[in-house]
Formats: sequence, structure tokens, C-alpha cells
Amino acid sequence: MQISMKCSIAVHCLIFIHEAKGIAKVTSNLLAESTGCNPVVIRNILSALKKAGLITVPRGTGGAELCQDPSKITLYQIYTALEPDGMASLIGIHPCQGRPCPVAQNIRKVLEKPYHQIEDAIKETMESVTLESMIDDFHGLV
Amino acid sequence: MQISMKCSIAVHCLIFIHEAKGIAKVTSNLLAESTGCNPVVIRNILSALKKAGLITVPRGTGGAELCQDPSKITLYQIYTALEPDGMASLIGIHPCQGRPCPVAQNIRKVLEKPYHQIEDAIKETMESVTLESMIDDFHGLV
DNA sequence: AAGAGATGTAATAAATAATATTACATCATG
DNA sequence: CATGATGTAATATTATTTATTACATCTCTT
Repeated sequence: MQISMKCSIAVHCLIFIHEAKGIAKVTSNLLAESTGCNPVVIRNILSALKKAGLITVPRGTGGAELCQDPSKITLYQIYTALEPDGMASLIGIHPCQGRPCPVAQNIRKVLEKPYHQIEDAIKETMESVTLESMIDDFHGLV
Repeated sequence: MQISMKCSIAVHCLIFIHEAKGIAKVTSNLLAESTGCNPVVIRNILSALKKAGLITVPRGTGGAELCQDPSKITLYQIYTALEPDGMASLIGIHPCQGRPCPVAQNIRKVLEKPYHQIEDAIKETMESVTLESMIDDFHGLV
């Protein structure tokens, strides 16, 4: 029911992986150091990014690497990798079906339309943001 | 850090208030019955809607009424009435400033741009949805 | 003027969700 | 085969939402 910190942490990791390429082996411990969160949290996030085909993480030896060009990776891909239920989980509707009130019985359907519009708007915006653009912005700051 | 059920409950209440006009006095207990949540929760929501100038709730006697035409009330107004911190609270960034890593030091700024774009997209969509349109949809279902 | 039925709100409790941690199986390399 | 890494389940901790209790205050009715 939210865009949690996971998404921000994931972007952090991806930028880090990109910047570290050829310089250091990016392990979950290193990323935990950089992000300030637990190595297991990092491993779970990397695991999701891996399943989504955004990075590779060699099993025993370690060292994450991007396996797509940053211009091909969008914020939406990152987000959906982490939240498989998608944006349906972003907005909450109170449970009130089965109550003897016509508003209660129909409010869910009434809200579905605007909520879908919101989700679509978010999706569209997220699709327009690439990892490359965020890396460029990062370079402008450093 | 989310669009909570409060927003859905508020829309429920507003439609109910509109439909009950001239038929029944809309008290927090009645709305609690219809929505399935606690009367105090309802009173807090009504209080926020009142402060935002969307409804009137006479003090001792009770009975909420809309004080704007439904075509003038947008989902965005309803949302901001309930979440005064606005959408800033919708998206989470992990705290990692002060760490000796250039990515950690700049990730917040990098994320601000896309996150603002998302917030703007949500705002725009919410502004395009009126209470009137939701009431119309409700009438189409009943 | 007192009682009934409302709202407003603070304080607290309970439930839920997010994040962190521990533990350990598994894997690849030197 | 020891070392350092990942993968993942299970659990604990923390934070956030939602519900509840309690009560002061208000307004109309009788």
C-alpha cells in the first residue's frame, strides 16, 4: 500500500553498481554499507532485480553487475520488480461490502476508475524515467 | 507514506452525505454504520473535510452537509484535506546522508526529480476527478 | 433548566505493515 | 577444504494505521 523505501534503495544500488563497474566488486555487504541498511535487505532487493533481468549476481563468488544498458532500465521496471502486486497495493479501500447500504455496496466500483487512472499516471511517469537519466543527474551533482 | 483508506472512507462519506440530503440526518454514527469503521475515525475525517471547507457539521445538533457543489469538489481536495503533508509522504527515501559514499550523499537529490514528477502526475489526475463524476458513476451502478 | 443526542479531541490500545536480524544451507574459487 | 559470497526462511523489532475509550462541549427539546 505504498511506494516504500525499497524502491529508493534499489535505485541507490543500481547507480552504485554502475559507478563501481571495473573498480570494485559490489557485494551485498558493500551495498549495505553505502545504503545504511541490512545486508539481507539488500540481498532480497538484488534478488528481485535479478529475477526481473536487470542485474546478474554470480552465486558463490558475488559481485553484482547490470545486465542491461542504463538507458533501457526504467523506474517502472525497478518498481515492479520490487512490488510484484504492482500498484494495486498502493491505494487502500476500506472493506465494507455486505453492508446494507447502497453506498457501501458500490463504493469499491466507484473508486476503481479514479484509482486506476492514478495508477496509470504513475506508471507512465515511471516509464519515462530511466536509470541513465538518474545516473546523469548524479554525475551533475558529484 | 501512502494513500490510506482514509481517502476512500472520505469519498464514501461525501457520496453518502450527498445522497442522504433531505432524507436523513447524517451523523458520525450513521456513517460509521455505512463504512464499517469507528465513529471517532469518521469524526476525524469529517473534521478534516470541514476544515478544508468541503462540508459543514453543526456543532451540537449534528448532520453533515456538503457546502460546495459536487462538481467543484475534486479528489485532490479530498486527499489533501486528509493528508496535510501532501504527497511528500507518499514515497519513502532511505536515510543515508552522512555516509562516506558519493552515491549515499546524493541519492536523495537524484530521486527528488522523478518523485516530484510522480507526485505532479498524481495531483493532476486527482484534480481531474470530481465528486460529481463519482456520484454519477454511483448512480449508474445502483 | 435539565436531559438526550451530537460533535471535537486527547490519550491509549490494538492491529498491521515495514524493516532488521539471526541462522544456516549452498555455492565458487584459491 | 577453508573462505567469502549468495539465497532464503524464520523471527524480532519498529513504525504506521486504525480502533477504542473517555470526556468536555454544544444544541435542541421538553
